[in-house]
Amino acid sequence: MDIFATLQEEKGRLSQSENRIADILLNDFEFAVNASIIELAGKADVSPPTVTRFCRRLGCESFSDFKVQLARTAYIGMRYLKPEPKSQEPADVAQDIITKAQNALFLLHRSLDLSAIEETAERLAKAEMIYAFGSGGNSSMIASELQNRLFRLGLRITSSSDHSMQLMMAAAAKPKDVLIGSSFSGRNAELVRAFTLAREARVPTIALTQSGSPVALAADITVPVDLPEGNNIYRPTSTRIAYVALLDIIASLVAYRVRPQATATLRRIKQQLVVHRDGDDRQLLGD
Amino acid sequence: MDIFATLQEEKGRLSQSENRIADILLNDFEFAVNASIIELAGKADVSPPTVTRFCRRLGCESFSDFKVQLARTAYIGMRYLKPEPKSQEPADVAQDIITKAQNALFLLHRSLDLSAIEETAERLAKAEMIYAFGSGGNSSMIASELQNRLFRLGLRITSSSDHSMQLMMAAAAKPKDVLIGSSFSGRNAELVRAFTLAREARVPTIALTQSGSPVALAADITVPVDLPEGNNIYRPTSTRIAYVALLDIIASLVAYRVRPQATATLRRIKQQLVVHRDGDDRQLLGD
DNA sequence: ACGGACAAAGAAAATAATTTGCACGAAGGT
DNA sequence: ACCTTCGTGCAAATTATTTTCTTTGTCCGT
Repeated sequence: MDIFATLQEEKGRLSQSENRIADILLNDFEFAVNASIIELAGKADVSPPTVTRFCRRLGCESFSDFKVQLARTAYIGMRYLKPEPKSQEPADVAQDIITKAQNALFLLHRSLDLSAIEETAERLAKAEMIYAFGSGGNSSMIASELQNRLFRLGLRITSSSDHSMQLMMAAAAKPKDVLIGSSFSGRNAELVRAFTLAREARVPTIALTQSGSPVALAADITVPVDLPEGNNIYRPTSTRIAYVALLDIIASLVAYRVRPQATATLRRIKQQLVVHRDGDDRQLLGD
Repeated sequence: MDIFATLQEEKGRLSQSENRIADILLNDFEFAVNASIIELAGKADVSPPTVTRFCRRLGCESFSDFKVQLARTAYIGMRYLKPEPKSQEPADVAQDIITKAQNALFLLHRSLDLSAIEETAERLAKAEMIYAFGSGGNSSMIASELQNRLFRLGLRITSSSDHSMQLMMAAAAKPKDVLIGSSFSGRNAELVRAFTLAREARVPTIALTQSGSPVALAADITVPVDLPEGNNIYRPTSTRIAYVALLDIIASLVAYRVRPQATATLRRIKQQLVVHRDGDDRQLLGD
């Protein structure tokens, strides 16, 4: 549990003075991590003991414990408050993207719906056949990634980014299969159509998408991914990184559920690679 | 610049006592971030003033400044020392994957070769046609991601994960084109062949791969990605996340170089999406 | 309206942590 | 052999933090 999460929870119950301290944390974070208790108290117009009490309230041992926790969490969590990169220099652009990506992961972690994920893993592991759908570049990448990750575990899976194919496949799917689809925006009408078709045929449907969106509403199970997109049109896509990580989580959980089968399959894949390439078995499972 | 990097640099010049302090930071980090100067000094068998001096040497104002910096950097940077996830519970698996992903980004950032990246962006922006190659699931994802990111900027690009096609395309490419290929392992012999073929025809080649590997050696420019893979065979792939981030960096830099063209293209793509879908223009550029 | 109970917050005192100034001793150069 | 420089610890001074005690204000019941 990190401090900002705790702060969120306690928010309502804070007193005036404590709220002023909280405001400083949120608005002038850089100051807060570097300040001494006296400086922080001064800025918030409260006395040092009040700051100590505030820290205790947030579950910290002492002020210094609080500062450490703050610095740890915030390095990642608070960066989204920062504006666009300072320049177009490679170093700045790189820093900006890495930071945004780490932040996307941080936000994903905080908002993960673990029970939906577990349910998803369960269904995928037991499915007789999996259809993974996604379109539009980003989600189509997710769909094929899903295939890439799951076929290695010995599961039967195909992916498609083609709307017509998706509809036909949805129509062909059977109740023991699973249809899983991704949509960053949640507004992929064709995917909604495929989901609806599948549900009519009692084929279970899983959506990786924004909660409350049309796609989410059309699916049996939704693994929500609700991240604020940056507003630079040139790279709207640290979200992709969060999706890829989510895929990893799901794939890992599936792997644990089908372990014996998976190990055997992986061994065969590896063997094939070694024979096919240069005999060096240090290489990854799939380049 | 983070503390551990500075520590690395100063390492040789440290005195005995200072080295003992450094050891504690490296080996018992958890203790170090939480300790007071007295506790830390005690454990290192030095006096508190020595610790203060040590902090100054590392570029910090004071001990407390040092602690803040330490806590900030280390939250991400030191996690790779941690072992495998505690259990197969969704929460633990999720935490493990998120942490590994963040760490991969951290390591990527630290090891980025910015000049190679800049050169790559420059070449891509000026290319008359771009061929993006990658195979084996992971790298094929990178290749099609590259296409996904760059066509939006108005660049001419195609991607292929098919070895035979790659060879034919390499043979068809012209000197003003660019061939860019990805290989996580650096041991994709077919990609090496494609690169060699292209170089013979004076087509510039760029590799995203492990430095020093066969693929790297076969390319004109290498953007090195050297990350230690985790050893859990079920998910060897936080590296993918680093590659995706690297792609974002490259794509952003390319975008800045072709800005007017890119803006126009993006506008047309967006318009097409709005018309094609439900008229709601809040959606992303490509789902 | 008054008084008691309680919570919030500050003042002052006590404690603890950190830094500074100084002196000593060892290593290395002249 | 002597001087210089550097690293170090000790003790004092400074500063930061916490504890304790007190005040203030608010809510409730009489």
